[in-house]
Amino acid sequence: MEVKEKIIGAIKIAVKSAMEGGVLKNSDDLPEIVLEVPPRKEFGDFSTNFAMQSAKIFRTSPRKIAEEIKTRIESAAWLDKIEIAGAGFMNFYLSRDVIYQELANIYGAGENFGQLPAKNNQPIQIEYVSANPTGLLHVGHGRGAAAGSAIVNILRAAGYDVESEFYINDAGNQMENLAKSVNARYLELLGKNVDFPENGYHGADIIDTAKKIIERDGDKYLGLPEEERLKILEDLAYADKLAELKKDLSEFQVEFDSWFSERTLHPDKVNAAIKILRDKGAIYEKDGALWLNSTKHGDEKDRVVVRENGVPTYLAADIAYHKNKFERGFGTLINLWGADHHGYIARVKAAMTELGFNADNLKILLLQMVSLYRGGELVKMSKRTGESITLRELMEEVGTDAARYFFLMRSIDSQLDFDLDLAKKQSSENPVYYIQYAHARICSIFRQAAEVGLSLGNNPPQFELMTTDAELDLVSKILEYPDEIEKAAAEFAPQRIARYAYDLAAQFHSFYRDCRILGVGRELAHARLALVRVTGHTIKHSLGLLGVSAPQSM
RNA sequence: GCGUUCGUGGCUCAGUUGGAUAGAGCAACGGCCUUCUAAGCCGUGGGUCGAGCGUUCGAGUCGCUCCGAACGCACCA
Repeated sequence: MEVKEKIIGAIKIAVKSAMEGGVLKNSDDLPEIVLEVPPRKEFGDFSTNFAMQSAKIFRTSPRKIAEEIKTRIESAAWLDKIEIAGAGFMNFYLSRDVIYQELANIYGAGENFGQLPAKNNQPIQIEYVSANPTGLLHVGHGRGAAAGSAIVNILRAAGYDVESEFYINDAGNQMENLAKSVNARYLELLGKNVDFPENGYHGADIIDTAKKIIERDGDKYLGLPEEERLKILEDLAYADKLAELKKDLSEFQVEFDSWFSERTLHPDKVNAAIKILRDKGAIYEKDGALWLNSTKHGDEKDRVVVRENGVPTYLAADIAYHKNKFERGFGTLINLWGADHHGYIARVKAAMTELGFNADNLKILLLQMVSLYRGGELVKMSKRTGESITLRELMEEVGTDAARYFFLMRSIDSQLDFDLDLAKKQSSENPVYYIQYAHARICSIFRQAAEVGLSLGNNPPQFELMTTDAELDLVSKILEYPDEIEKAAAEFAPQRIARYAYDLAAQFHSFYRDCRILGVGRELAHARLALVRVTGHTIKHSLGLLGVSAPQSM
């Protein structure tokens, strides 16, 4: 926000002038000036602890420093007053005109409010979900999908250049397993007696896949030799599973810019990466296998990259994959992994360091586990399939909006207790309905206004007519939005936006109680209607970052 | 045993590079609909921030120790 820059600029000039005047000791190592919105509104619109932070450098008491800064800027027109409080906080009270001007700017920006200027950063890539194409997505993937897509949206709103990617684990044992499982179901459905593979996938979705194949192609693969049939069924099952993944994700408001197949890394890119590491001495041979010297970079033990039988491990492919990602020119790579993969971080980073990349540019976000509760009881995983409720079932039960909001309302590194009953409730107890209701109410106001011939038209609203707390509190909540996006982006923290949307809705509901829009004077009604419009845009935008819809009516 | 994350009112959780009297929702209790959706609003009660020590002008936030929970510790992915 411009005002913030204005205040920070003024403080800088004041400090400089105080130093030049010999009032403050000269220094070029001053702390950054951070403005925050104070915890209570009696403390003004913005405050800074700069005087406290810099007390040591200036060797002066914080209050004295604050006084010196204050006297040098307090006459500025955009400022109402500055107060020094507590141990040396400086509280800035903006002139109302500035607030009205900010509001007018936001009003002018229309639906673009919330899109921050481009940062012109080196592109960031974020990889998430990356589930095996061997079954349906479950709720754990759902949390990852919600978090990843929200983080992408937030980073883009903050002005970063971001690309999202899904890494398809379509090579290795699990694909053979998929083929064997579908094969068994295929034969079973065609009346053959077969033993189900030992580590096969027991889910009902495997039967569905086999059924689809029979529906389309009949029993034409029955007579083929086992080997050949497995190969064909693997391809068919893979295509089906991948299509299912894409369908579920799309329904869950998740779209990827690119889908990267692990198969494209085998064998050339994997071998090339191994060769480089070998040449650099980071990989050695022991017991017939090839090992990565990851202990050197803090891992607990060295890791096998190529097995005794000559087959590369998952790690080998992952090294080749991350090498490829770095080589594509991304400045930052973000991986969103389930917390159960945390042991993997050290080895991948070790390999990247050995390959000459800066491992700090690979940020791995860990997502904690989800527990579902229904009727106050933990919903247990199925014993036979070892799987929890699928994402598809969850969407059917509670709806996409509620599912996404509930996944996003907690910080990603906090375990999530998902209350299915609460998510289903269509009442104010349910935060997502509470927020959506605020938006629906706003749309309703516009419908009502139109009926009495009131609309925004082209005349600029006279915002200065709004002087009550209910109005000004709502305005200041809206003014916080860009900052909130900035912070949510910097911290990869969608829950900040979830909370912000809730707080904004609450502020609006209070305003709605205190301030009528229809039936007040024409100019005041116009100004309030404009504020309502801005509020509606902001709620819609913040819900949009979360991938939650903003209904016109409820 | 080692590692990662977490431990904040009865429950689920926020808490902005360490800052001003620790905040919400749910649950409990009491009010508010002849006027723009009561799917709402207003109010009350409830917390030694797991325990201890340390760093600091100042610690829920940083460090160490301990206790507790989840997850992980494969030549599986």
